[in-house]
Amino acid sequence: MRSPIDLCPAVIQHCGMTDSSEVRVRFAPSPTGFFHIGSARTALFNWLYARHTNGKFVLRVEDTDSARNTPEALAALLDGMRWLGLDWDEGPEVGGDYGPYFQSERQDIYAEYLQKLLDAGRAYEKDDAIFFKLEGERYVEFDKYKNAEVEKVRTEPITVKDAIRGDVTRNVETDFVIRRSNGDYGFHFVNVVDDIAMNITHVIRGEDHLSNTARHVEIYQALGAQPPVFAHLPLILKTDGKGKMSKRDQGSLIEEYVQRKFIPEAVRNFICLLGWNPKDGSEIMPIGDIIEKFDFPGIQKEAARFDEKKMSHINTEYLRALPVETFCWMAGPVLAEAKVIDESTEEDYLHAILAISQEKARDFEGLPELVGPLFNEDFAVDPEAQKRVFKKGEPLTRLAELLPVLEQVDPWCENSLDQAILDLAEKKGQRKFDYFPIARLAVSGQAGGPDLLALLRALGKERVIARMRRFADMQEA
RNA sequence: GUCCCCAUCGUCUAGUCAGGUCUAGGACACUGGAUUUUCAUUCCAGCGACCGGGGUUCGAAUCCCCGUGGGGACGCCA
Repeated sequence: MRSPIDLCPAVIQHCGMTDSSEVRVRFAPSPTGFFHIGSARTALFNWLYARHTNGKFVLRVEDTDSARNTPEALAALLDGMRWLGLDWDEGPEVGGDYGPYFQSERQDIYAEYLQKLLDAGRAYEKDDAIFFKLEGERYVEFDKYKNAEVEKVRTEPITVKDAIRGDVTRNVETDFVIRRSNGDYGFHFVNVVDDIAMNITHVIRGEDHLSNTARHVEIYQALGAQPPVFAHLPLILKTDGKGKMSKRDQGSLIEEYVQRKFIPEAVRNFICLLGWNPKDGSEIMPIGDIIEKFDFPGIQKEAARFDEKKMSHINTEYLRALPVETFCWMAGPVLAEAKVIDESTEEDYLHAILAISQEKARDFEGLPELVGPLFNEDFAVDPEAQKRVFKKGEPLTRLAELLPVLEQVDPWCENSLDQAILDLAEKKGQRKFDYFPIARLAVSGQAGGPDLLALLRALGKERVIARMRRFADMQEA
């Protein structure tokens, strides 16, 4: 079975050599059971940068919070990554030279680095926890935010080199916990230690981490390590209202797009555009082109508002551009799930209907409703459609005239159907198109849909005649 | 409260670094028109923005300052 994601041809095979200049990026999620669009974007941008530079994309699982991190949560994350076509070069299931790739299995490494800090006098124990010790003159100040007296340190300002924002200078002014009193290591510490130990060269993450980065740089310096290049991505804001997008917002979870049958490439293309653009105006493009064009200068500084309409538009564009075979291959399961088709549905008929419906479809979510009547001989007639068709002319007379003519059509193809209706119209002094709306309504119960002649052809003579008779009988009753 | 980041159509953005080619370009959405048997197709058109105030300059969307607005961080969460 083929994956819906086209594994991009533009990805050049990585040469196995370890080059000191090789880019190594990582995505370090904490599996919570959901794959948030913001996390997905961070993963995607790291992946793009790795592929663009022919570097390595590392997946490291920050599962230090044992209460929240379950196997199911991990599976949800990995499934989401795969759905978006984001393959990792090192990490769970694939291994690598810098493992283990679960933080829960890296305790020895943390202990080792902690000892280095302790030995250097840059960490101390207090209240059973271990704190990172800043260097500088100490003083006590009342902190309004914490509403308490706090010990502060006059430190040298830290300048963070950020590939998107330039130099960002900030002071860290309080010692902070690197190992909690329960023995767990804190985020700032493990994050930096892992990045050092895994030889990470570029840290690409959300802007919400920017303020924390000065702390991270303090740790790098205390450990005598060279900080990586940072790249802080703009946040994704709610469609309307205040603040960044959260789990509860419509459209914020990748799972939602999976359920709603969005095309993964379309979702991925849309997420690429959330805070990045190629500067040449192109929006919908193959992933190979995106990889080629992706780089830090194209990344936006300002937070972007999420727009579901644009997401849908891109999805529709992808759907229409699908090769008809792929469209059918993807539509089958959707229709089966919606009980529009089952094992008894003829393969050829299904294919014929889908082939003429693709250009009318907007998304897979709405496909069952669009083609449902074509697979159900007891389809309901849409009252609105009926009202419109019966507004003018004598549709029932036209239908009665049409039926015997259609019975004689041979071969059953668009050309002869067209010709037969044309001849009939001429004979009766009507226009050809006086027959079209009622024919469509009679065979599908709808006022719109695929091209009528193509639809009649696809339905086949037997179905068309039967459906028209049934419709005519219903009108008499 | 303190610190940090940011600021172009309703939304996503191009242009800002290297000031003039910008009466500010594109996309989504919206509105109108054309075509079509229908339509959720296609085509065309319209609507619509440089946050405010100072400064520098012959010239500012672009550089500087001050406001204002938006976002973020300040956990023994990650």
